[in-house]
Amino acid sequence: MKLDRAVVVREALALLDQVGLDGLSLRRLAEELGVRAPALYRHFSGKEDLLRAMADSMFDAEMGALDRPAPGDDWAGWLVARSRAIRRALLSHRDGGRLKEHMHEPVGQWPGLELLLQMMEEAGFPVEEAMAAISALGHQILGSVIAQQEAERLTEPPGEGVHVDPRRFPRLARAASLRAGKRDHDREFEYGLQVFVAGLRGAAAHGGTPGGTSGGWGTEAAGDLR
Amino acid sequence: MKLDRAVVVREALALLDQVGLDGLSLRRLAEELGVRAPALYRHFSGKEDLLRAMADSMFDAEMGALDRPAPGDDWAGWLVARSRAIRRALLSHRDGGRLKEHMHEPVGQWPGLELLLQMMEEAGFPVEEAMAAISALGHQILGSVIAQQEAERLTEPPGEGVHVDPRRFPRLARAASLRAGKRDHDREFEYGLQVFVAGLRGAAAHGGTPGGTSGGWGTEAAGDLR
DNA sequence: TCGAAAATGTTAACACCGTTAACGACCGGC
DNA sequence: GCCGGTCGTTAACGGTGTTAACATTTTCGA
Repeated sequence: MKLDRAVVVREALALLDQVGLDGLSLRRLAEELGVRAPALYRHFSGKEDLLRAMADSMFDAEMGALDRPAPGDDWAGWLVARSRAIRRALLSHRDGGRLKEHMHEPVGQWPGLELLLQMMEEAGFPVEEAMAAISALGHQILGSVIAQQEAERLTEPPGEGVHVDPRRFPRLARAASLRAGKRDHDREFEYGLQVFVAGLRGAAAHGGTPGGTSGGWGTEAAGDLR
Repeated sequence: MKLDRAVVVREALALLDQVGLDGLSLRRLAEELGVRAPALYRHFSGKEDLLRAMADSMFDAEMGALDRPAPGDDWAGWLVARSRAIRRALLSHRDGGRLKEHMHEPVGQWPGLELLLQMMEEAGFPVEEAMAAISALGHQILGSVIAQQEAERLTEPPGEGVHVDPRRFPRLARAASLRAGKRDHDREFEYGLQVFVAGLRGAAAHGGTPGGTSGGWGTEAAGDLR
C-alpha cells in the first residue's frame, strides 16, 4: 500500500466529513488507509502539517480559476464573486471554517489579489483601505461559516431550540421562529454581503472613506485609514 | 482549599491567558488551584461545561451594562457601540474568539437585542433583514478577532514574514509592508465596521434592501430577504 | 546482476489528555 | 454522638500526538 501526500490528504478530507475535526485522529486516519499511524510521519512532519495541507487542498479546489474577473465585471462584481467562491470553499467540507485557521498564506491567490487591489485603487480607494475592506469581507465570510457549521454541529440536542417569550421579545421571537424551521444561511450571508459592498460602493465616491457628508450617509467622520 | 465555580472560572481565564486554549488542560488548571484534576468534576460536568462558563464570564464582564442605547444614539450609533463592546469582550482574553464557540445563547443580551430590533424596524428594516444585518456584523467581529488572535499566535516564527516581490505585486507589497511593521487591527476593524453601517444606512432608505436604484448605489437588485 | 543505500512501513513505548470509580476526610444538624 | 452530605483524594481506563528502533521493500549504480 504505497502512500502519497495527495492520497492521504484526500482520505483525510473524506474522513473529516464523516467524523468532524475533533474526531479526526491520526490513528483513525491511518486505519482508513490500511496503515499504522507512525507511517504518516513519512509524509507529514506532524498533525499540524497535515491539517495545513488539508486546508490548502480544500481552498485550491474551489478557488482554482478565480485569478481574474469575469468579462464585464467591475471591482465590486468581482469582489462579490470571489467572496462567494471563498465561502463555497469553506463550506465544501465539514468544519471547513475551523480548518481554515490552519492554512498557509493563500499565496496562490496573490495574482488575483493584486489585480483586485489595482481595480479598487482605480475606483478611488487608497490601497490600505482597499486591503482593509477585503480583509473585513473575508472576516465576515469566515465568521459566517464558523457560526453556520457550529449550528450544524448541534442538531437540536434536547428540545428543538430555546424558547423566547413572545410577550417580552415579540420581534426576537418572530426572528427566532423564522430560523427555527429552516434557517437559510445562504440568504442571510447574501444579504450581509450586499450590505457591505453597498457601503463600499458609497465609499468609493468619497475616496474610500465611508460616512461622508452627502446623501444622508450619516454624520460621524470616523473610520478612515490614514 | 475550598473551591467554587466562580474562582475556578477566574483562575481558568488567567491560565488561558498564559498558555492559550490548546495548552489549557484540566490537570494543569487543577495544579494551579492546588488541587487534583478530578476535583473539578464536583463543580463542572466536564471540560465543555467549564469552557462554556469561561466564555459566558468573559462575555458578561464586558457586555454588562449595554442593554439600552446611550441617550441620543440612533439605531446605527447603538449598533456600532454594541459591536465595539462585543469585540472588546472577545479580545479581553487570549483565544477569546475560539472560546466564544463554546458559549451559550446569550440570554442576558435578549432585552437589548429586542430593543435594537425595534429601533431598526422603526427605521424601515423588516425584522428578518435587521436580524440578518446584526448577524452579519457579528460574523465580521468574530472573524476579525479570530484572524487577529491567530496572527498573534504566530509571532514571526522563522523569518519575520513572507516576502512579496514588489515587481510583480506592487500594491500587495505596499499593503504587506504596512502591516509588517505593526498591523493596526483596531483601525482595520473600525474601517470595516463603518463600511457596513454605511451600507446599512443606505439600505434603511430603501426598506432594508441594499442595492437600490437611486444615488449611484449599483445595479443588481439581489440581496433582500423575503 | 547484485549488493548497497534509500525509502517506507512496522512495533513498542512515552507523556499527556478527559473522564470515571472507589474511597476517605471533613463538617453541620438531629 | 453519629450520620449523611460535601468535597477532595488515588488509581485506573482508553484515547491522543509523537519518537525511537527495527524490518522490509524498492531503487539504482558499479
